[in-house]
Amino acid sequence: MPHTLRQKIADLVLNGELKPGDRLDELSLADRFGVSRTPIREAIRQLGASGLIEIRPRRSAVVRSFDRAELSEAFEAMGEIEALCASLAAVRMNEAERLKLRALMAASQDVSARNDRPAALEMDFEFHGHLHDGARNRMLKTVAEETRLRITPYSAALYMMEGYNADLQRPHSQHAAIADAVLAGNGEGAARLMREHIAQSLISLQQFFADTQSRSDAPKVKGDAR
Amino acid sequence: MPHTLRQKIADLVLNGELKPGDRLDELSLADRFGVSRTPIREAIRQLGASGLIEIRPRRSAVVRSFDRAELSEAFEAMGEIEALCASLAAVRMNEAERLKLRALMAASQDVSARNDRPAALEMDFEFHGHLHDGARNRMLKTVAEETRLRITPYSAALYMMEGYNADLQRPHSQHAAIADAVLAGNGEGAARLMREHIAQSLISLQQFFADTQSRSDAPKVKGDAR
DNA sequence: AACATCAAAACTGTATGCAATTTTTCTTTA
DNA sequence: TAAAGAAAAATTGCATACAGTTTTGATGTT
Repeated sequence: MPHTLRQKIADLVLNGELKPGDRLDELSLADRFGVSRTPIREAIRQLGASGLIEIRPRRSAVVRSFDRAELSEAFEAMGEIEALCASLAAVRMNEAERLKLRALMAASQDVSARNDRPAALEMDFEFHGHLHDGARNRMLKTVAEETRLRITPYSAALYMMEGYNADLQRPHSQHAAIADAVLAGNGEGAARLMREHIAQSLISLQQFFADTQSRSDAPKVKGDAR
Repeated sequence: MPHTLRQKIADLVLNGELKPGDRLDELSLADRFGVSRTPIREAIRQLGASGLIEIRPRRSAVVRSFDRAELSEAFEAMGEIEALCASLAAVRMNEAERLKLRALMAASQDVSARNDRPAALEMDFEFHGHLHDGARNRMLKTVAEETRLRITPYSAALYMMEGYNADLQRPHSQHAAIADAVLAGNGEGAARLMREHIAQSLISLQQFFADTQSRSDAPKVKGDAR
């Protein structure tokens, strides 16, 4: 995997080094990655089109930020898209994929028992990604991953906040319930559980914001002047 | 609306001047729009990220093309997304939007009666766009329009092919049925009718391909060496 | 006529320079 | 001390140049 420049810059956002609202200075990034501004600019434009960052004419690009309403809309949309993936995966996944899903859940159980947050975040990605694949629809997979990507700066913060969302068991057990429905071929059930899971995530995120409003390590919210 | 360079290049694709598989030569585009290659490249990268064109390292970017399977997957995904928009719009549109929907349908009736194909294509965009707005979810709207954009080179060809899809009345009456359900606040019905409408469009498109396989004015299909 | 080979032309990827705009810093004034 | 304004610094947008790769086209061979 020859990490592209685009991926390297995206990673700065996804691993939280750059938070929503932070500026992306072309020259700094160019120096950092040992290239000129030209390829940096091209990568930034691509990330702008994919919705992870915001391009503002004549001004620095910034990591995209959502206000409360936008965040809730994003989760509503993601909930429906993920629910669709889950219901299709329940019907379309082959034996090998079902086997891998089981293995994934076992690993997830282990990780959440150990309270390993970075690993849990990774498992979350893998779980949803596996359902995206299982739905057997490349356009849907693209759409699902784009949507997921856009809110990652917010949802990842939830996982990584030590002490918050103290119960790593809860998201895991929700995943497990979804996996059971998928493995049982119960598309309707999987979709319903997925909607609830995503809705639950939004609620946790909103509480997180309410609790950490004045802290400096929380992702910024649009219009949040500090 | 100061048509951006990105929009100008997208228009070449959307109005059919560039068809799926066609190359986007940077220098030609630069000359055509009176700029240097730099801003052309940036626009091309953005269109690549949004999925309208395909970026190939060290080779010219090309207008994205779908093979049969991809096309069918894209329509399945679009059907579900549009159905979701329709069902939300049925519940969420306000009086002004409902009024405008009625006006839109009247104009559409008129246009399809006159067999005005370019206008009918325009109406199609407006109809779906209005439902995207009515769903009151900006992320969903973004997702819906991106998905729609990607297959436009194919669906637009259907509308524009003089003689084909001879009955402009059919898509219109499907739109009308959806609009009725939306106006009646019947989300379930609107969603079901929308799924059928999109599925119908795919069938027409597939017939179109079967019929025009050896013609030169048809959009190219991936692997379609000519 | 079809195919392979190779040189020329065309094209992409990246660096660099400069003008125009934005941002920051410094100075002045109330 | 705070606000306003001006000068300086930093930053973006675009053009251009050049190296390296791909594509095209010519030539020769089977």
